Amino acid sequence: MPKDKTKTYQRIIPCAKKEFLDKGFEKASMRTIAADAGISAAGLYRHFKDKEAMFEALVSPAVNGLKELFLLAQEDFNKLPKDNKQETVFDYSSDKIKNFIAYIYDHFDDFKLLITCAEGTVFSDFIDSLVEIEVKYTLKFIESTGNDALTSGRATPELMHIVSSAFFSGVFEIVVHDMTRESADSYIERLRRFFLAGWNTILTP
Amino acid sequence: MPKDKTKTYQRIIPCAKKEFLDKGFEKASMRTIAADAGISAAGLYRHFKDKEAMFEALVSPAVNGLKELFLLAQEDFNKLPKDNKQETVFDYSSDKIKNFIAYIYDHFDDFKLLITCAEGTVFSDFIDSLVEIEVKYTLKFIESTGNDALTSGRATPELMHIVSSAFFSGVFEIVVHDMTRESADSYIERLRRFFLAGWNTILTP
Amino acid sequence: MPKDKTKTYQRIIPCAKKEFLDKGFEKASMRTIAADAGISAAGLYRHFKDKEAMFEALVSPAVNGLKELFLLAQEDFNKLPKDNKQETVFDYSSDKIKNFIAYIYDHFDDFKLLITCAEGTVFSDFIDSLVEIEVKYTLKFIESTGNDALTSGRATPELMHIVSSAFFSGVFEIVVHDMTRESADSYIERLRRFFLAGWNTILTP
Amino acid sequence: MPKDKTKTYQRIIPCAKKEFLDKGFEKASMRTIAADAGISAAGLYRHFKDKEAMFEALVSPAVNGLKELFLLAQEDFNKLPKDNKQETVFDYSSDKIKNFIAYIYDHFDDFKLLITCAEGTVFSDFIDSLVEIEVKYTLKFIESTGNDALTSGRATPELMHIVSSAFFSGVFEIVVHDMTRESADSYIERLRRFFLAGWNTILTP
DNA sequence: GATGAATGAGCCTTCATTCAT
DNA sequence: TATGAATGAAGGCTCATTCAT
Repeated sequence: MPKDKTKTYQRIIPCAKKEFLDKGFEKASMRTIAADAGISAAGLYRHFKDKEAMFEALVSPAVNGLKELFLLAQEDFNKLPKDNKQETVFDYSSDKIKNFIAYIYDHFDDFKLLITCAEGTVFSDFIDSLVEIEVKYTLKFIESTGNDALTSGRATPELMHIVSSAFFSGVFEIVVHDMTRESADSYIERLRRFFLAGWNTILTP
Repeated sequence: MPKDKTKTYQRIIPCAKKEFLDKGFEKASMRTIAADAGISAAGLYRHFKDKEAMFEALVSPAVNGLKELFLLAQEDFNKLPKDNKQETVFDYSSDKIKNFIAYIYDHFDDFKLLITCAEGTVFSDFIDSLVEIEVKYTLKFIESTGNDALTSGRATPELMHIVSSAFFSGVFEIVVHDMTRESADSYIERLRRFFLAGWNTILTP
Repeated sequence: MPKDKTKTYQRIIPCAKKEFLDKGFEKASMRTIAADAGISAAGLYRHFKDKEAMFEALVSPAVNGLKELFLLAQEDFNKLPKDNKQETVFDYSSDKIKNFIAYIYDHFDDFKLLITCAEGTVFSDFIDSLVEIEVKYTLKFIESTGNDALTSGRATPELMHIVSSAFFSGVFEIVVHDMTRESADSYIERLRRFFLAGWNTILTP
Repeated sequence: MPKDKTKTYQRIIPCAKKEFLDKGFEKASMRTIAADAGISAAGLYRHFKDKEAMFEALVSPAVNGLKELFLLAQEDFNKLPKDNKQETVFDYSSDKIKNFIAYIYDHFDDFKLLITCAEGTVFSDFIDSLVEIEVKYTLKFIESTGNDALTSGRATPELMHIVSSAFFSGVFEIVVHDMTRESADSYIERLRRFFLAGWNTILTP
């Protein structure tokens, strides 16, 4: 199962992307992909173990890359001395979010696939997996700063989950709606401030 | 195609709900629904033109009801004299949102179906359709108040779309996660404040 | 899933038999059966849950009938007072074996299918299942007569299994080789005497 | 197509045996064999024309060896002066049968393959081919001794076929059931006596 | 000797739907 | 109203085999 080199493999990739994008994972047809790539359906299986593996090949580099980026940033942020945590929570730190968006634009098609066509695959809960990471680190962060949001009941894991989920959904709208990079920068900045203000309603008594 | 009270029809409805909830629209099986309802698969077609029509029968009352409620509220809100618009934007007006949530809980199962099982149907963009309404009215509202958010570039239709989308996604998490009514009230209130604060970053210079 | 009546069903049966007979269970093709029967492949599944169920429909009446006959005969034989058990062991009692053979000829095709084409189905161990019944009852019989074959080591379950297996294989050769009923009667009688003599080498010290 | 001692060839053989033993001829996978042997599927075809040829390479030495042994023994036996044929028929001569069993144990795996995994190959009738040889020589033998079994109708080629078939099935149960050499000796001796007695019911008026 | 690639035929099964009854 | 029967299309996938390199 070669990951590259083959001309055929290179030809399959865009055909697979197209088909998954058109129909979503479940309704995408291996036969159609094969036909588009000019090979037999069986030929596909020389390059990918099965349909899911094919989808994975398309999106997992982007998924892993983004997750790694995200995790590292969270870790870095958490290591800062308390006083340097100028921004309330990580995701709303301007620097970090810019890297995040940049990564998305570097793999735009992959994220389009991931966000809009992954139902039926292990990736269907991608956003949720980001949310979980975020919530985990945010809880840590709140505790470490001694903020009373949790003890006072202003914040609960569930609310944080909802808010985080809303935020990431918001972010990935740039993908859903094919925003240009330029527009995205400006909108994301607004979104950032928006959620920052929101978080302050939670974090400040 | 009788939409009415046939005993059979009444028996089909819950079976269909169950199947769609279990498997989602596309993977739901007409045969299974029929079997559960104690009739033949063909019998289903006396009551519903096709699978999609069946799904529609389940969710469209709730969809229409909520949209109507939403639209009327927006209209009402817009008719207020400028000075009485105490809240920044409709959705974050405490009263209105309470009605909205109440309606959801009055048709909880239907919204569960709509939110989690509609991929592949015309209803898959339900949240988006709410968002569009909201954006339309919010634009009107901003213009009518003379706020400079739009002219200054702090707000654009696209940002508003993103934010609104995030908000409604947040709201419908109560359905996705089967929150109790009680929990929901508290979380929604937090969410409301959260977004209210966010909107203020847009609406105030 | 109607077991009869339908004209189509009646048309499928011989086509299925033919295909299974030609190619054996595993290589038999549902498509071919359907085509022969003049219906679509999908149509088959209206009448049989799956390929295995189809095979079962063909052979299980015969299987059950023969097993029942066999079991009842064994039970009857076992109930006889010791002194009336003139023959050494059941299978070699002339009466019983004749019924057995008669039953086979009454369902000759079914047993042909069963013996020659059942690899890959639950029926692949049909002969073995007869052997097991036989061995069980023969053990009982030997014990009940006080014969010392077992205690002396002249007979062991394993030898009995081998011998019994050889016997039934011998019997079903009439099916494998399409013997006429007439020939079979004579051959089976010889076989019977043959094994009777053999058993005597085991049962008499 | 080198039949010889290539290292690769030597590596393939046990892998092929394993796969055929596990799944039977038809369900065995060339790919799996190749993978086990550490080569590509295509590589197999340097060494064997096709799947069947591969199977043949595994079993035909044993098959030929046993057949040769068997034929020679039959010939030898037939050359004896009438009076020296102390045993009724060949197979039940203690000496010969011991050689036969010894040969089987010297190539146990090969016979396991042959007996339990040959469906779908030309070897599926291996036992039958032994039976045919046996019947041919037994007929010769009976005629040469002037025994009236044939003319009286007590023996016919078909009965002899059945009986012989039953016998060999019995013999090869030692392979099917993985009997130890020790157990086999004792069971085969019993089986021999069993069939000897049986034959006497045919050969003696 | 060996391989990666490719193939074509085939597998069983499921589906929503239609239609005569 | 309801149904049993039937359908065509499609589904993903596996297989032994071939062939250029």
